Amino acid sequence: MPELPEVETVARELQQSILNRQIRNIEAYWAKTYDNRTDTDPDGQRIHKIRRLGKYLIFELDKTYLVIHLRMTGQLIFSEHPNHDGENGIRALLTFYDGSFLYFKDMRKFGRIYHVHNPGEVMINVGIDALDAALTEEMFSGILKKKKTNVKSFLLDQNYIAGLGNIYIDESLFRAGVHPESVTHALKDKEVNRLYTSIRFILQSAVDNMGSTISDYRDAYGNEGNNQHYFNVYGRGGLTCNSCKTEISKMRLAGRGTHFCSNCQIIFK
DNA sequence: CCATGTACCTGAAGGC
DNA sequence: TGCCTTCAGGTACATG
Repeated sequence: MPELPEVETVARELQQSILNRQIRNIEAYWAKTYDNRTDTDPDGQRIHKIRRLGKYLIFELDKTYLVIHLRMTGQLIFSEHPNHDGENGIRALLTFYDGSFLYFKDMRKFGRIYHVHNPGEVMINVGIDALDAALTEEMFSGILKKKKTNVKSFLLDQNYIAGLGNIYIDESLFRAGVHPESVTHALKDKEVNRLYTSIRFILQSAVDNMGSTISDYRDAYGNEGNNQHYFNVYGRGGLTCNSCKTEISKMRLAGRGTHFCSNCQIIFK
């Protein structure tokens, strides 16, 4: 599911719902889901702050941290009272002393909740967040032009710019008019500028629309996002381009289904 | 350094 | 109706 806009939506909602609640315990129903890298559980600690970096959520506790990655199908659902009876795919349950719950549902079991002394233990080489105000166009250009790879792979690599995934990369490249196979260091300043502003626009719009629900994504209250109604290329292979009526292409690039308009998006090599 | 493949998992969808 | 293959919002790791 979740790329930056979905994780940001969940982070904002949890900021409202679970801040300052005290953890009673955490139970894992799928052992790999909860990876405790300390010698104690977080029982008794309060959640002081919730942050997001890229696609990671970070809960700051009294002494330690919970670092959460939803991967493909992870959902973090808050409820004042247990109401998950009979629901499939619940892998972990965080219970608070006041009786409320946060449960982690994850059909494909790729998601992780890490309990660590320091987030850096599990967040290795995560680059600057794609919506960080400190990421200026100049910085973006500098990072991009050092690389010599196709721009899709570059944007997928969380070590450089963190938060973009398959959907929003395809949408950003379409908006920028840049072909996904373009080579990073071959992009001119004009295209770098268009890509930079497109990424910001696409991500911010998706945040405003509470993220995109293709199948699994739900926010912290179990609701679907609204942004999936505004895609121009993702999931539209074989349909006509909203801008020029050319048939949208779909190819495999960097191991991912990649959607683009061969007429609107120019290749730079 | 870069590209590609595999592994981790489950379920939905399409072809025959 | 089955069975088989492919695909899916991600990432780590291995191999040329």
